[in-house]
Amino acid sequence: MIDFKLDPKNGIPFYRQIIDQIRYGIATGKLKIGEQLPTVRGLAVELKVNLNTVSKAYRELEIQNTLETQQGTGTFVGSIEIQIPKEERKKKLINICSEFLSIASSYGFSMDEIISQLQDKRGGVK
Amino acid sequence: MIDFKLDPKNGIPFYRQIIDQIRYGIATGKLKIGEQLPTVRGLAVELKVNLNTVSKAYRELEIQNTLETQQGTGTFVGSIEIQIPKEERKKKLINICSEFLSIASSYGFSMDEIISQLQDKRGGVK
DNA sequence: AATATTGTTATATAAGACTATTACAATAGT
DNA sequence: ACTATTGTAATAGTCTTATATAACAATATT
Repeated sequence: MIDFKLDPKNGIPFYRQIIDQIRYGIATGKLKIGEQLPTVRGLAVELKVNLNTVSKAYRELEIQNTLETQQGTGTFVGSIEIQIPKEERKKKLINICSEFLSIASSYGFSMDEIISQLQDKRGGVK
Repeated sequence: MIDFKLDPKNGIPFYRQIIDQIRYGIATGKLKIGEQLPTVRGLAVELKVNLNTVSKAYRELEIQNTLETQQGTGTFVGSIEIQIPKEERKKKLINICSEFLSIASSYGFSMDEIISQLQDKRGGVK
């Protein structure tokens, strides 16, 4: 299970931070397919936020098919595997990478720094 | 001069993104002491935001003595060297990398794909 | 069947960010 | 002096985020 953490100072809305952490958790294998997430109320208490805030995060991820929810039972990591044409997929990758690089370099980070940081992340993941 | 970029999707307020980029620009030497920044209206047009938003960013940086403004003349990089602590810089890098990875992986890209695409870019840029 | 637990929905409230618009104030250039 | 350019300020309106609170709906447990 993820050790959720909210940073009230970084300007990113709580519900987005929750979304990010879940997505990242799934991507890195911390959250397995089918695994149950904390209950809406449980996580709200843990993070000291309103249950609507958690609910919003879960809802958005459900719309994207990242999560699956069953009322009365809980919220679970979905078993998604959406097929996208190779071309489109490649385009998307180029796209988000370009955007990312342009932002990173506007902060003055060099390509070396960026890649090395990303590779650290790769190493750090179970 | 900085190549300003706003990301409307990352949840960080525009004025804070502007502040960040100026601070990092100064810290990394892209902006020299005494150098004039874009005019409030100019940057507002360039970034397609309201002039109040740019003004707010400049004002905050002026309060911190990072910038110096002269009405009728312009806004300039202050004479006080600002150093962004290593820690904070590292944090920022981790931050934007994490966010990027979370987005990338939500599209189903693996770490290997991402890094290899970025390295392709490295060859192709500048 | 009754109860607890889960997610869902709705209303009202408040703060912050952003925009549009207008006007004012100080300086530079002519 | 005049005009253009610069930053500053103020108002009003909209949208997003987040809260508090309450109620509803589906499922699991007893």
